[in-house]
Amino acid sequence: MYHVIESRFRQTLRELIRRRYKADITVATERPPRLEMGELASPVCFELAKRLKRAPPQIAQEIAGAIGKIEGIARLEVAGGGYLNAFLERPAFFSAVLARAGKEAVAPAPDASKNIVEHTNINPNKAAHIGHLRNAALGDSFVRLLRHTGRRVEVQNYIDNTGVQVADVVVGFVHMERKTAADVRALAAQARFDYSCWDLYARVTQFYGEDPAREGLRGETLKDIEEGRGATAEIAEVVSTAIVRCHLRTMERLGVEYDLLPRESEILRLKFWDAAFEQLKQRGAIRLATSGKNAGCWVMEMSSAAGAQDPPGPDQDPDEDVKIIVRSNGTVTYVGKDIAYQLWKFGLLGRDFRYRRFHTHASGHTVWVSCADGGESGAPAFGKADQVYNVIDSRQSYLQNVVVAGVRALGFTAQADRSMHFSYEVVALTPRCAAEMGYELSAEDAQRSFVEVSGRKGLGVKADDLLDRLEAAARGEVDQRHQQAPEAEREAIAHAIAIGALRFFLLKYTRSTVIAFDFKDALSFEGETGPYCQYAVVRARNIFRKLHEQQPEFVLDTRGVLPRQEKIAQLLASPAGNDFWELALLAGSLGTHVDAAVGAQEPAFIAKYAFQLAQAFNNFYHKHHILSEEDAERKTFLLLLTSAIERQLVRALQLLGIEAPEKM
RNA sequence: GCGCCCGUAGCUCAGUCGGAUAGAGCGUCUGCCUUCUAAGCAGAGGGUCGGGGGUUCGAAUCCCUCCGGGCGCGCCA
Repeated sequence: MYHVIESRFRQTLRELIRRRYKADITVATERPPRLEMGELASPVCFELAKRLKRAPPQIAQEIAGAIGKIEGIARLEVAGGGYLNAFLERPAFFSAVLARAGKEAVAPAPDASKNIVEHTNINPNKAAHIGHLRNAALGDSFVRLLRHTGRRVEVQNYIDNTGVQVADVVVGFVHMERKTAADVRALAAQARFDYSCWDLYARVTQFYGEDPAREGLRGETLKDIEEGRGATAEIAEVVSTAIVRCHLRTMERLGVEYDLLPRESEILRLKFWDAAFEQLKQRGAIRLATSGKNAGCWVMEMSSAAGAQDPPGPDQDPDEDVKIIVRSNGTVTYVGKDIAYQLWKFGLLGRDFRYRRFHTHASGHTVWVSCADGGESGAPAFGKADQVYNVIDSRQSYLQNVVVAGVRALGFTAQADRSMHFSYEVVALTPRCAAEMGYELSAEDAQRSFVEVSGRKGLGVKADDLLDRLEAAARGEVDQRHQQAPEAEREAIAHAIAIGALRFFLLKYTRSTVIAFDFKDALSFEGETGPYCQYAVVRARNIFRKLHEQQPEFVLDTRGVLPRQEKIAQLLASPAGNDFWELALLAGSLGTHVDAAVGAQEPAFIAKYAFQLAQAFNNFYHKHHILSEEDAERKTFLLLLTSAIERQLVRALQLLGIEAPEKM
């Protein structure tokens, strides 16, 4: 609601300035620091003053006089040496908020642009850990935000089922454990197979460390897997598929769903790389190095591909600033395969996967997986996106740049511009937490503010362990408060709280912040947390539940039968009604925050908003006892306000993937 | 060496296009449960926005420089 008025204000100002002063200015707007200065302001006259060489207040005065009526804005005022401050029509805003609060996302138009969001992407060789949870939480919330704004979105979770990490675990099963394919198949059917692989993976790292010659096993194994040969490939397939199922189950616990699992095995088998290689060669995007250290490799020039102005000088080593795409032995690097995959996402490769059903989420939604031949009918039209977001941690930004440079070098400039690396910093552990996990810290590590998670070393907090701990902690709190509630209900509440705490914790930090994980912070249910926000919703609902118990016939009519418009205007009028007005304003600002979050690709903005709204409501809840309100019109007004806040808060939490329980 | 990110209250972090008096949580201290649930509320205390220079009517925000920290830069992924 607020953003509608804001953009109307901007546009009107811009047009007036263009007409009257023949200047084309992007109009900035902001929230004034205090409510007495209005709800919306623009400092545009300061900018205009420079161009016109006149005093800002004078221009502001002129504009305020000439602008005329703007829908939703009651009046304009000039203040603070040249600001244009707008005062909104409070009752109109309030009724608009009542009418629209909590509305479902707009359904995407059939011709709406299509977005692909790739996230999660966990190597299928071990259990998911806390770092993977950040990736999935960010990706999933961003998907929710995009859908909320009416975009078509396809969620892909790329499975590197033929990579070294899977090969390492296969080495463990074959060469350390001496297992056959049938043995591994039996193990994979057991519970927590991802946990046993987690341990095995760490032991394989030690196994290599004890005798460097053993690393040769990795290469052989990898080759067998890539070429789909014998028991090795079978074991890799069994392991990776079983672990992908574990990952889906883990992510389902926090409400994360996918549309498609594209796998590296199909990228190989369906020769995606060959198609990309042809294009790259034809367009001269890569060249065969004939001399120097890269002799025999196909390389991509990074400086020219990235569109750098200055070509490499004569004194510059031609081997520098290139990226090897095809090794001298003819095998393609990971980046090469990624370029092919990126081209496919945009429908530029000229090839497609086959698809079959892989899993059905609890919601009934089907997850499809790529396959090389056969395939099932009924698959949606995957790929062919207009916009691609790759949710990958910041350590891979160089490689993401190479991929985009490859797309650009093929002449697909528009697609290169629409290839977004949704980058974020990793989750590390505080030294205290690492020690708590049984990890021996070096003196150096103990001094640091955080310690890197390492799957290879087996150092990390496993996602399911964390979820279990959160649910147990939440359950303890629920049991204290609701001894009479049935078991299943208590469990459901504890689950909702655990997810609320976890997802809020992972999403409240902006992407560029390294999260130093600590159980104490993550298990907190107080202060700036998910449960705090959920609790505000529960409080609001309790008012209505109690009201219904007292007066079963009472129906809150949101169409404004009660109270009278004059009464609403009076209750919202400054200064006495400022508290109510401030709440209505905040409740009506969800759209503004969603726009900002999508624009900045920053779900943290929504976490911040949800907390602010919850906090404002808690404050209001404490100050105004609604059910004991004697003035019937005022009571209804307070109920209407509460209802609007509750719906907007539920909506904001839903964008974060957090559900509010009925009780807490 | 080159590239990217970060440095804001004791701690952990917000601060979106440069805008009016720099905010929140935690922790500390003081109050508030006979009330629509205290997973809460109110109050107190806490700042050289890493240092220095510059641009600007205006800088935590932009530019330069220095200091401190993280990450990347492989015929690994």
